[in-house]
Amino acid sequence: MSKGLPKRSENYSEWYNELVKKADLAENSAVRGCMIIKPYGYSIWEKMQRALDDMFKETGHSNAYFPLFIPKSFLSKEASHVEGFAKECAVITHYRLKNDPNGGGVIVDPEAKLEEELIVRPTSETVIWSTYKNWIQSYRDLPLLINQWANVVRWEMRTRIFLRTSEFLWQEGHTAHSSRKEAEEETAQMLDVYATFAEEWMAVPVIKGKKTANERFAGAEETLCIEAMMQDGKALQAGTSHFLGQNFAKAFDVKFQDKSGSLEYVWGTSWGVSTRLMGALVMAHSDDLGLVLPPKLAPIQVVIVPIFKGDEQLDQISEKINPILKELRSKGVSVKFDKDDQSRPGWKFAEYELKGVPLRVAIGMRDLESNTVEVARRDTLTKEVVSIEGISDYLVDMLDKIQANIYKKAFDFRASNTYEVNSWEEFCVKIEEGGFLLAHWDGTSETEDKIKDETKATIRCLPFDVADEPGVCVYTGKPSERRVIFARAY
RNA sequence: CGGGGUGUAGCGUAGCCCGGUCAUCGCGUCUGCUUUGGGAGCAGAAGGUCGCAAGUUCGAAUCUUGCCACCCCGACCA
Repeated sequence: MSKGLPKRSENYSEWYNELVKKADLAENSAVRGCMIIKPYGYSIWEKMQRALDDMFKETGHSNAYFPLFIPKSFLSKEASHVEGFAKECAVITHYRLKNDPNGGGVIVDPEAKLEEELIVRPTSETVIWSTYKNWIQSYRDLPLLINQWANVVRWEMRTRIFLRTSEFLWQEGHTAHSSRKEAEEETAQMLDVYATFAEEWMAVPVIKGKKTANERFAGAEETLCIEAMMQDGKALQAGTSHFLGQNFAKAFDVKFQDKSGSLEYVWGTSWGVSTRLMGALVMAHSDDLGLVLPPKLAPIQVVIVPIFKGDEQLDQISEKINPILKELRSKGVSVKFDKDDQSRPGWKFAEYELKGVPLRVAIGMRDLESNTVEVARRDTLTKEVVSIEGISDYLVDMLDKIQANIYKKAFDFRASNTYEVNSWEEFCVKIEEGGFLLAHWDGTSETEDKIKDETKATIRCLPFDVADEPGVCVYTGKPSERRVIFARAY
C-alpha cells in the first residue's frame, strides 16, 4: 500500500480515481469501461441496496428478475426509446466459438449465427412491458409494482469508474397503474424515496426537480430527478424517476378492463439508481486523506486500535475491550477490533482514514491506567480522550453526530456554491467557478442547446421548491416564470 | 470515435531522442534482531516475457507498424 493521494485542489479527477483504487472500492478490469468492485466497495453497495430495498418493500414493491438478453425487435417498438439507446447497445450475434483452424485459440463459429440478434439490456422497459402484457388483463391486476436488481450495459464512449461504466449495477422499478394520476403519484413517491435515501443515508443533500425535454429519459413523458453537488462544484444526477404515460403500454399493447368493462391502456413508471451512487458518495464527502463515509453506510463504523507491546499487554487491553465490543454489537454498531500486530498503530490510523471509517478508538497502557480511550473522528479529524465508562453510548451518539455533520457540511458547501445570476455576463463568469446557477430560462430547447454549446452547462432540473418569480431569460431576454438550475454535470 | 499523453517487479518510477553487461531507485514482500500513542530502524534476500504481437537489425525496453488498456481534452451519456 503506497501512501499519499493526489490533492483534490490540484487534480480533482486524479484524486477521485486514485481514491477509488487506494481505498479498495474498485479497480479497472481487463475489459474497457468495466470495473471490478472489490469487497470493501461492494459492502458499501450492499448497505445501499439493503436500505433502498427496505424502502421499496415498505412502499409495496416486490422484487423479480427479468433476462439480460432482449430480442432486438423489442427495442424498436417504442420509437423514442430506440433512438435513445440504439447507439449504445451491445449486440449478441453468435452463440458458439470454435478452435481456430489456423491455430491461435478460438474464433467465432460463423455457423452459429443467431436468427434474431439479441441485445444486452441497457434498461429493461421492453422485456418487462412485453411480459406485463400477459400479466395484466383487469383493473384487479393493478397496480403492478415490481423492482429488479440487475446489471445493465451501455456502450459508453468515455467511462469513469462508478460514474459512468459500460456495465453497471442498479435497480430498476417498473410499475403499471390504472390511472394517470396514480402513476404520477408513484413517480413522485419514488423520487421522494431516492431523496430520502440520499439525504438520510448517504448524507448527500439533493435537489428534487423535473428534467427538461432535452434531458428526459427516452420513452418517458416526464422525468423527475435528484441532483447533487460534488466538491468540485459539478452536478451529479443521483437518481431518476420516470412517468411513462401510456407510451410503453401502447408499444406493447398492454390493456386492462376497467370497472365499467371498457379496455384501457395502462399507465407506467420506471425509476432507478445505480452504482453511480458510489461515485457520488466518494465525491461528496471525501478529503485528501481518503474516504469520509457516512456512518449509516460505512462497512466498519468503529475501529478499535490497541497499542501494545507483547501478548500480555494485548490480553489486558482485550479484556477491557471485549465487553465493549459485545455491547456495541448489541446496539447494531459494526465494530472492528484490530489486534493485528504486524502493522503498527500509525499505519493503521492512516489506513482507516483512507478507508473512511467514521470513528477510531485507540487504547493503550496509559488508557488502562486512567480508564480512558482516545476517540478520533474521521469527519473533523479531531481527537479526544474519553472515559471508558459508558463508552458505547458515547460512540453510538457520536456516529449520529457524524452522520448529521457530514450532511451539514455538504449542505453548506452546496449553499455557498449556489448563485442567482441575472445576466449573461454573470452567468459566463460564474459557470467557470463551478456550482449551481439559478437563472431564468425561456423554456425552449434551442436556448438550452445554445447555452450548453457556449458554456457546457446544462439545465440540471426545474426544481420543485423554487418560488414563482417572473423574470427574463438570462440568454434571450424572453419572459420566464421561475428560475431553473444550470450547472456543468458528470 | 477524433486530438494529445502514458504503459518497465505488487505499487510508484529511471533509462527510450543517441539501439550493444542498463534493466535503476523508492515503497511493499520474505528472513532475522530491535521496535510499537500518527504510515518504524538495521542487516540480508526474493521478485521482471520492459503492455501485447509482428517487423527492422548480428543485437530491441530503446527504431517501425498494428493491437490492447489507462489518463487528459472534445463529441455522446445515468
